[in-house]
Amino acid sequence: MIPGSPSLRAVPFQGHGTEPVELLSDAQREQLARHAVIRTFAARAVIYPAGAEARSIFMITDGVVKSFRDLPSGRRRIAAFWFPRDVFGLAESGRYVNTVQAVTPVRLHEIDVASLLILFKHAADLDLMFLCKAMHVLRETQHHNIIIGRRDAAGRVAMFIALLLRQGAQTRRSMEVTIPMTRSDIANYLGLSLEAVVRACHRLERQGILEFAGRHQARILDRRRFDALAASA
Amino acid sequence: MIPGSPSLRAVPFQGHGTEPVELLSDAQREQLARHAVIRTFAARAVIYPAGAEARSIFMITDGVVKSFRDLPSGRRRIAAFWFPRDVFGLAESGRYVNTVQAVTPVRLHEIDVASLLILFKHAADLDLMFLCKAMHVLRETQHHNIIIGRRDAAGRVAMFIALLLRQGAQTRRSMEVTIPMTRSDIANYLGLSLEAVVRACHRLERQGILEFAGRHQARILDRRRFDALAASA
DNA sequence: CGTCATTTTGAGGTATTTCAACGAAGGTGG
DNA sequence: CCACCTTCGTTGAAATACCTCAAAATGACG
Repeated sequence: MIPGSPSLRAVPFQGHGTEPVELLSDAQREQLARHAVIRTFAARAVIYPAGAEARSIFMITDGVVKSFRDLPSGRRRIAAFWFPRDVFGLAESGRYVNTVQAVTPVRLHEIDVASLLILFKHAADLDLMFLCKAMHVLRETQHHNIIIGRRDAAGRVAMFIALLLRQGAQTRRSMEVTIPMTRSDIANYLGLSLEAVVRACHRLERQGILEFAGRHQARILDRRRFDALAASA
Repeated sequence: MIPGSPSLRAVPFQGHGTEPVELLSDAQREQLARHAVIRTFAARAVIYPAGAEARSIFMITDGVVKSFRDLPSGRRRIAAFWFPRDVFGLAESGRYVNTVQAVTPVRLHEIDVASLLILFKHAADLDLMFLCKAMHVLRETQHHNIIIGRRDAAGRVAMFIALLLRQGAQTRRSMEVTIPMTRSDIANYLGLSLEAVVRACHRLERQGILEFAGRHQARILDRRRFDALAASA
């Protein structure tokens, strides 16, 4: 696989594995790269604002972004965090409905929709790969539904940490988790108040389930109880 | 359009309209119909159980189904209700993760995945139509997230009624809403207890916002206040 | 027309939200 | 390199709203 080239990770249609794999062939990757421009953003930079004309889709190479929407009540709901190998900007039609903002420094591929549609016509199965990815995203969004359906803040936070654990490809199987986003971001993703997130973190720490080293690093101490708590209940 | 033929409703990629339209051409419809078998289910019948091998996808012609999952805690979370022109069963890979059950008598087209993949190779743009539909479903799932993110039960119920209003193509613009599912189903979809749903309905009625005629029929009395409440806040 | 699942209603417990004020951290400019 | 300033995080106390449990009523269905 060519380093730094476009990448899409998801569970494919055929085959019975449940593990996400790289969807794109080297040929597809190359075709996409030809039509893509590489861009970088500083942390906090806005990739695009809600309401802007949806001209492009984006594939993350490095970094984390958040996709959110400010509600009339003043609340902010984060719909998703996107990580490397994720694609975003495709969900909306005509205009973006969410604002997407960099959480960390970000490097990504930008492809305009017109080019993508042309690519779909010429590159066999490329659109099928995107359909796979869309289904993958759909599953994650449904999982998000289950998370915020929980009543207990500690359980929601635990499921969120578990989500980050699954993300960290390199940190996989480790007990160490890097938390790139702020407590406030977490609150907006979990549908909790900032204070509730803080207190939930403290409770998890007091119970000896995990410990925090600063605000962006956590370590699981009791894997059994952590998993029990994070089990979608 | 051929009556009773496969149908997919969603917002297309190109064009700037926000209104869902029929995606399939008559030719595509015909191709799909050739590979599909029409099936009917009685209310409460299980279309497929969670864990079953995912062999087919389904396109609803008539009726309503619910897609749900029972959590370890004993709670049941309904991920989605599917209505005519919706497709389901595509989201999962290898095995279905949700159980799908008929809420009302249902008529649908069943297409096995292998045939669908072959169709994708031969019918240009058909997979693009499914990608559109997937994105449409994704948007609805994100909307579901916003609904259950609300704290007030009455607001959630109002948004749910609004969702049903958008569904009812024939009843559109009307103040009458048919509620095919039970209060319990609504509770499981909204992440509330059954009692909370009941009390929320009563509150809406007491406030003169809407009135119920039996359990499956509602009528909006004060459109302004209803819309204000249902505005995603 | 009887049986059973579903719905309704009441009362109390509990978790989170809100409000407010303080403390810490990170970023910026002098 | 330090000071300032803005943002983010932390902690406490009270209020709200939902959940749970229990029992009665309604409606669906055979």
